Amino acid sequence: MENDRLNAGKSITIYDIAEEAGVSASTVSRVLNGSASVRKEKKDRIQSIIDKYNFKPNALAKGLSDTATKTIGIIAADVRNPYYSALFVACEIAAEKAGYSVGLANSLGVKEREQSQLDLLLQQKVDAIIQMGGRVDDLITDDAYAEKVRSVCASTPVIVTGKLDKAPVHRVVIDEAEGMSLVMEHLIGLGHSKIALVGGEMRVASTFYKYQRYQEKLNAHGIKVNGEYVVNGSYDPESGYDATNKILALKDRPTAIIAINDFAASGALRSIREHGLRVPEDISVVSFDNTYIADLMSPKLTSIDYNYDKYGQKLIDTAVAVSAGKEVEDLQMVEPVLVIRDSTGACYN
Amino acid sequence: MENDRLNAGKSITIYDIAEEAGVSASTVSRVLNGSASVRKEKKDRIQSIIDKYNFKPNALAKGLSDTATKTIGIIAADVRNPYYSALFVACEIAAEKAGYSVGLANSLGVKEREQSQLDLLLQQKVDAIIQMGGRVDDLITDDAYAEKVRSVCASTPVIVTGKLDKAPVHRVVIDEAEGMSLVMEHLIGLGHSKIALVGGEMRVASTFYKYQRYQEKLNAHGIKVNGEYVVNGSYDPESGYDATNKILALKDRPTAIIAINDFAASGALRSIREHGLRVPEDISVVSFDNTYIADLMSPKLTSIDYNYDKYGQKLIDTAVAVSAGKEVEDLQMVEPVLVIRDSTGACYN
DNA sequence: TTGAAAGCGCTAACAC
DNA sequence: GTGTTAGCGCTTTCAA
Repeated sequence: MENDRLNAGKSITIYDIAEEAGVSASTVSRVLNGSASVRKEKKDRIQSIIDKYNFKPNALAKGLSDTATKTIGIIAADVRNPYYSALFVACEIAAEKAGYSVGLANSLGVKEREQSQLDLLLQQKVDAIIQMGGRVDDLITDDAYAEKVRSVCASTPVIVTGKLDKAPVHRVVIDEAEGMSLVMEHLIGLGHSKIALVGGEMRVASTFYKYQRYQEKLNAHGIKVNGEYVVNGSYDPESGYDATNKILALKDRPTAIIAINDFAASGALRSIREHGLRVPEDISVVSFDNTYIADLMSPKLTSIDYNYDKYGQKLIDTAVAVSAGKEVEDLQMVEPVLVIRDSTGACYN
Repeated sequence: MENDRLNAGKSITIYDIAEEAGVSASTVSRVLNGSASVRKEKKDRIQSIIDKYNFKPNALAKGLSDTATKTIGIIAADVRNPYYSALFVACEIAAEKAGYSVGLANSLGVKEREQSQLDLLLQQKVDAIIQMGGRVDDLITDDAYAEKVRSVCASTPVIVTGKLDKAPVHRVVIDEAEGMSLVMEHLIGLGHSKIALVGGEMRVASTFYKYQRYQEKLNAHGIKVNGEYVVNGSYDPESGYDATNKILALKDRPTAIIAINDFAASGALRSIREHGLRVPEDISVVSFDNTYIADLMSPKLTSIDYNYDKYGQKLIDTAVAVSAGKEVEDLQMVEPVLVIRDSTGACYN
């Protein structure tokens, strides 16, 4: 190794502190962790030396001897998506309050990455793993992935934001159907009955559940389901744009559009504008996720919010509790809330 | 501890592998790292046992005995901002390619957090720290912070995306002035001479440099600088909105607006629309950062891009090189590029 | 090529 | 209360 320079910053250890204080390392350890009582006099002396050097114990050594690292690994589908970044930051803050630190890895929709990231977190001996999005979004659990997670669960608790059959994970999930109920009641209450659904894939559980409830609600209100009003696709602006173009080409246009998320909604808005229609006068738009994008759009979007702070808190609470061996419900629900802004209005047709 | 259940998943160690293979732990270590030659026969046998159990060495133990952890800590101002999330993911990908993993901490604009996060990363023995945004954005370096970083630098290389006087850090920064030059040449080339600047704070270095170049360019083109055309504020939509409202209230309205970032630009667009003006027919809008927001807006925004992939790569290359003790230039520049979309057009006034 | 032994920095019995 | 000792799991001399 050619990094002689670096070794200049040779870090100070608990032994250095002990020596200068004229005590043993264990005593220093005790004041560091408050794990046992130390005579006030010594304690103060030791503490002052710790402060003097701004000594921080080596987390690796600590984690190696302890059974816990006070670290929670988070695998997110993609933090560039504001949904995940909002949730991640909420987790980071909640974790910090609980004395934990978090690690982040992005799977970017690549199955292999999810698996290798699980391995990496295992190597790092995180106390728990939170998986947000990715394979756990699948309506039909991928067998190989479930198998992998099962083996991980043997040593480390796993908490997911979706579903994962045949693996002993804890789940903290959004009540998607309830979210759709809120949206439908809102629109129907405004007088809409021609309601379209754009974006999303049915292989994704959250989308499927929304779709189911969408149909249920239409039926419950005696509204005929029009297959042409549902155009699936993906979760990006383009997808919302394309789907909306198709829908606006119908002879019998809907008066309201539900976008699978804020990104798709932005595309829908663009399409609507290009068709010379106004929102919400001619057509209402609602979306899911209530990321800051909803607030950026003109008009500002009515959207389903999940209270990211609470959601993150729940995720962390669960991770902490489970890793401490406590009993926690396998399934916890996050209740969505409808945030009404300027993109929805009464139906005049 | 009540987590008996967890200990069931007692992880397998290098000794277990060694025992089953009938060799010593050192030999297993050697095949694991390819650090020395092991007889083919043994090597294969050991490898197959490793594969069989999908054994992954404990990173804590490894980091403790090694001098490197192959981990890079990243402190970002706020990953919820797409600028940082794009950069972070680019870093993650680049790091992965180099055999490193990254950790992320958000300082959220809180000075104390930045400092405590530095300590945390130090404890975790990361090989290098990359600080993006936060105190390093300050035009005037905060003394206490510089002092802190200086002490960190003694043991761990620090790379920043901004400036930090009096601390031996490496810098990988955007050529802000060049970005502004591109913007100004573009607008002036389109015939604009009444150009406004909205959002941003002068205490932030990147903003200040942009402002300087803005003035230089006006002067160079013989355009009189109109103080009313510069309305500072912050970096969010509201700020862009408020600033633009002020500017559009002027008797002599500008024909082009430069927003400090995409968020501010979104607010500017809203204000312009509310004034019944069209973009780009009545007024052109350009912004900085070219986050995906630029693509979400209607019209899509002309914006300055930094090529996040390359930027992240440079950051990681620097971190890896410096932590290996290699000589690296103290200051590296990232060249911006103008991405022209639909929000800018010729000036007809 | 391979194994034994020491050590990385810290914690946790166990004695005193 | 406090020191001693023995690990935690891995790497790395040093011998053989």
